[in-house]
Amino acid sequence: MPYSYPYPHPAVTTDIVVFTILAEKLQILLIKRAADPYQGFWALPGGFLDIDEDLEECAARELREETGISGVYLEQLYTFGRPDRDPRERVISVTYYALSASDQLQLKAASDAADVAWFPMDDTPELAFDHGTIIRMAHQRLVAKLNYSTIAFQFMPDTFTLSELQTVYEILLNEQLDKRNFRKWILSLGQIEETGNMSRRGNHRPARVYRVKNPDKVEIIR
Amino acid sequence: MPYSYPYPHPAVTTDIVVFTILAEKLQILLIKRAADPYQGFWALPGGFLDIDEDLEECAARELREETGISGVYLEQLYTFGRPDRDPRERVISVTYYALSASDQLQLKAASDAADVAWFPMDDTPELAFDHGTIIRMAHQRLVAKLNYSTIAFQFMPDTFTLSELQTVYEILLNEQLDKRNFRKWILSLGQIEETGNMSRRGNHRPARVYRVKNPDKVEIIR
DNA sequence: GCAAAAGTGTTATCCCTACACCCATGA
DNA sequence: TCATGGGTGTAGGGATAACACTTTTGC
Repeated sequence: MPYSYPYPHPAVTTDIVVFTILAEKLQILLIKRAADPYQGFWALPGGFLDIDEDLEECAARELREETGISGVYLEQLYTFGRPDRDPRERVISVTYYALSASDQLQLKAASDAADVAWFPMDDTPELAFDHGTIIRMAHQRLVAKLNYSTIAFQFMPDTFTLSELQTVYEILLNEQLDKRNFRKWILSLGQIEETGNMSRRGNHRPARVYRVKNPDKVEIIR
Repeated sequence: MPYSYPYPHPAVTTDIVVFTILAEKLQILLIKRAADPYQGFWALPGGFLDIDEDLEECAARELREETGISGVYLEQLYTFGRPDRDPRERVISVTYYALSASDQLQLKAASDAADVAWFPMDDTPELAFDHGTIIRMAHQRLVAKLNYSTIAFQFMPDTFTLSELQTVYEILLNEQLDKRNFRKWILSLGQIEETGNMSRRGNHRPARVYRVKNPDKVEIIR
């Protein structure tokens, strides 16, 4: 026990809610716990903060180590610290949420995870710790941000059609949108541009292909 | 050094940005640091988390102990954890912001604070640690919340006139508002009601006095 | 009666919503 | 030629923004 302090210190972890859109559904990434507490339960990826790394670095590292995902949009969500939230010791969890385009997912199962899998947001198993509360808050935040930011673009691949983009919005908002109004609105934001290419998949008229002008930045709109 | 762990643990603190409106200005509460590091600098009230208390409890306690303020609106803001943000040891700060009606301020100077004072938001001294960043983020959040919540009511005393309420909005938004439009809008929210009394201060027509229907809850509007 | 803030409606503009048909392609 | 999704404009309604005068009080 080589690390000693005059006053008790809590442990600090990060946990990450990773969203993507797969099979026309909003899905989140969970890891089956290999060890106690909550052995066999599904939980968010995450882990203990290294003493010299920044909080967001920690989230990115844990995500990479436990799931193989990197280079995704990452934003701090909230910090959870109820004294009884972990039976082992006092743990403060700084939570993040991440959005990933479904075309760049490359999962792996890592040492401390018996299994890694995507679950539809509306059909998740019972989760370890207070992770159920965390995913609900992350979902709320994501949906709220649709209204005043370009966060939805983080789900898109490098290039996409307007119909594909509209489908993403429809899944996130859980409602059908009018095609003409959606196109007028999304183009009026000035955040996407035509690539000049056409997408010719399916037995129908080819669709114009767009890209996000500034794909690494989430813009505030309105 | 009786508290030992197999891995290094950071310290966890809470820091609180307290806003009020005084002298027709948005002001924040700062404490002059009595000890190193940053001795003599102004800083946010805050301090170390007790091992068995909830995060928000810690913020409320530190606020009460260091400034005498209690019973105010308190909301978690963001968690700051740059490895170099405190020269003593690794410190993770879970920050909160608080809003206080100016009529219920009762300040005190406590043991570890040489001085406590209000500063106009637009005229703050150089702050200790990364507290300058924290107050800027808190201010942004406060202004953003004006648009979709009733958070501004937290600045009001139990009863108030519509002109007083309008002045608060004008100070927070830093712009003049049209009186008729403001009144139509604020009444249409259905969140305030007439007390039946009149305010007769000044050589002019008495004003109707209102109260917030649900003063302890910040409602989401729109 | 005068200064000072309270109180009150209407109109124009903009934005959002609703809505239906033709086009280009592959099979 | 048929099935499939791509692509386009306009009109009505609701919300927001602009704007000025009368009322009530204290001195």
